[in-house]
Amino acid sequence: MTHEPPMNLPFPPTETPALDASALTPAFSPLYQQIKGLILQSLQTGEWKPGESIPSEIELAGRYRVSQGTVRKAIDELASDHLLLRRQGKGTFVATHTEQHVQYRFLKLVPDQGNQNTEGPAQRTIVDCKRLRATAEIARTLALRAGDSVLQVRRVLSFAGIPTILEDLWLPGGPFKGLSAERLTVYQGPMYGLFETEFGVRMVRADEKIRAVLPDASQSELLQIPASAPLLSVERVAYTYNDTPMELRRGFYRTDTHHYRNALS
Amino acid sequence: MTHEPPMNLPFPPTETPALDASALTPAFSPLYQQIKGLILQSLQTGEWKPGESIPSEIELAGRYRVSQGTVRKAIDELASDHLLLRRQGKGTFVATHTEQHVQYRFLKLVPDQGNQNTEGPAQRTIVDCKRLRATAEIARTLALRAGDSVLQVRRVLSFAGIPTILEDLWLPGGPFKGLSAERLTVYQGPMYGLFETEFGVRMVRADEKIRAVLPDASQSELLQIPASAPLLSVERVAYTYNDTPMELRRGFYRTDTHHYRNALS
DNA sequence: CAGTGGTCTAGACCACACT
DNA sequence: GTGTGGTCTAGACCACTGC
Repeated sequence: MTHEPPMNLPFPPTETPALDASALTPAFSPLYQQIKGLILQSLQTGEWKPGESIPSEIELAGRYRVSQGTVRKAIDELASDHLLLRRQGKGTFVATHTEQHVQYRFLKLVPDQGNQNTEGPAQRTIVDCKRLRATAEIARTLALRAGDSVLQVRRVLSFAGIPTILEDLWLPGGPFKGLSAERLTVYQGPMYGLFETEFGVRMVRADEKIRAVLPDASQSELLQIPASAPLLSVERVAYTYNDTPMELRRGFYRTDTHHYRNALS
Repeated sequence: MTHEPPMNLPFPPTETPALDASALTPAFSPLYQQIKGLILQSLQTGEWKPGESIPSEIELAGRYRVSQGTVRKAIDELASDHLLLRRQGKGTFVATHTEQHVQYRFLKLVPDQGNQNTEGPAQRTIVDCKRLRATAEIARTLALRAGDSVLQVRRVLSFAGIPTILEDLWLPGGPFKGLSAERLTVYQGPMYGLFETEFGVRMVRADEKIRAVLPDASQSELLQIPASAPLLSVERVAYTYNDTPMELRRGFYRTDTHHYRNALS
């Protein structure tokens, strides 16, 4: 909409640190990183919404008063972070969790046979969904204060009729005001898609801690497995822009018919 | 050493597909991809060995008769694949598994407390190391023929005196001729470092399949855990250049004090 | 056809490491 | 200072998409 104020010129005659000239580290920041920051800002503020196209490289170059190549390098990095999606001949788009090809981007459980991600959509059952006060641990993980309102959800995912994943998740009450079991049940597609379209919360990255555990009583019942059958415990913290934690999720995966796939490089 | 034969000129007057003009897809390949392929070749053939520096961008641009920017883009991709390592002011180096900072690059198990990768080096114990004939399954995974010679190794890694990882691994007999329990015991540092320096085999990427399992008798004994204690089963296939499988490794991780860390993006 | 992203070039200059 | 990788620019042209 409005153009940004004029930036620091690229390499002005006298070297001008962008900010805080007295910092311990010179904190030299390449132009394209600054552009990346500006684009990131426009993504955060919702100037460009998930699924929409952003202005063309040439247009952005004009707006930011830099060359197309510099904008290009900024977009390159954002695209490799999966925040943007480039499509030759069409434009650059704000990435979404609701695309066909990358559905369940954060779910790495795949069936032992069959190459499809989860061979067909999962049956989702919301077991529980309630508001409560954050424990100290939940509060710490979600960067809240103990006692703040959080939403707790428990659900089961089944593949081919077999309950395979049990998930407990905790969401900060503020951003997810209005989320209910009803909404979760009605919505089709990945939960992170719902978060984007209904609550404007886009999950950007996540960390997972994986362990082997034995189920407790409720887990073995919901997953219909004996108490001695080991489960994969997957504890995930998902972050939105600015490394803000927005979800704590504890998943319990049956790995008798599926496995967690990870590519190392 | 010797210069490459002259390449296809960039965008020659008449469009010249690199190869196989009758392919279904036009198979247009950008120049920098072709350069990437040539550099990859020099890495495979050992013209530039792990740890050594490769020629400067300007020199490579001259050798391949392209601009520095094109070489740069090729190197960029190889660096992001961790095949090369750029160091400003010094040069570009062939990546290694023996660097301090990325030691145990493929090992994602970290202690629950303490941020260090494995807080200090692990104690390694070779339990077994013998040559045998490949089973059908091993042969398939390693792209061998059933009955071909393979090396089988079993070892235990302990952290702070606690046996934490039990690994069974299978290596093709040919490339690893001369590998013995003795060598494995004597060598300090990551096993993949030994593979590089002693056998010229550089692991480039790997796929892992992770499950929760219960230990068998020998596993619970070696890891000093009860038979009911679940373990993380990590089945890894590691590849060298050209997607050639070079190792099958089955790891069993205790996750009572450690966890498998994975970053999603 | 026009508009978009993708590739390639040539040249200038900056930041870093070594000597 | 010299040589390396890192950034930035300007311009040309290619490849893909859709009107």
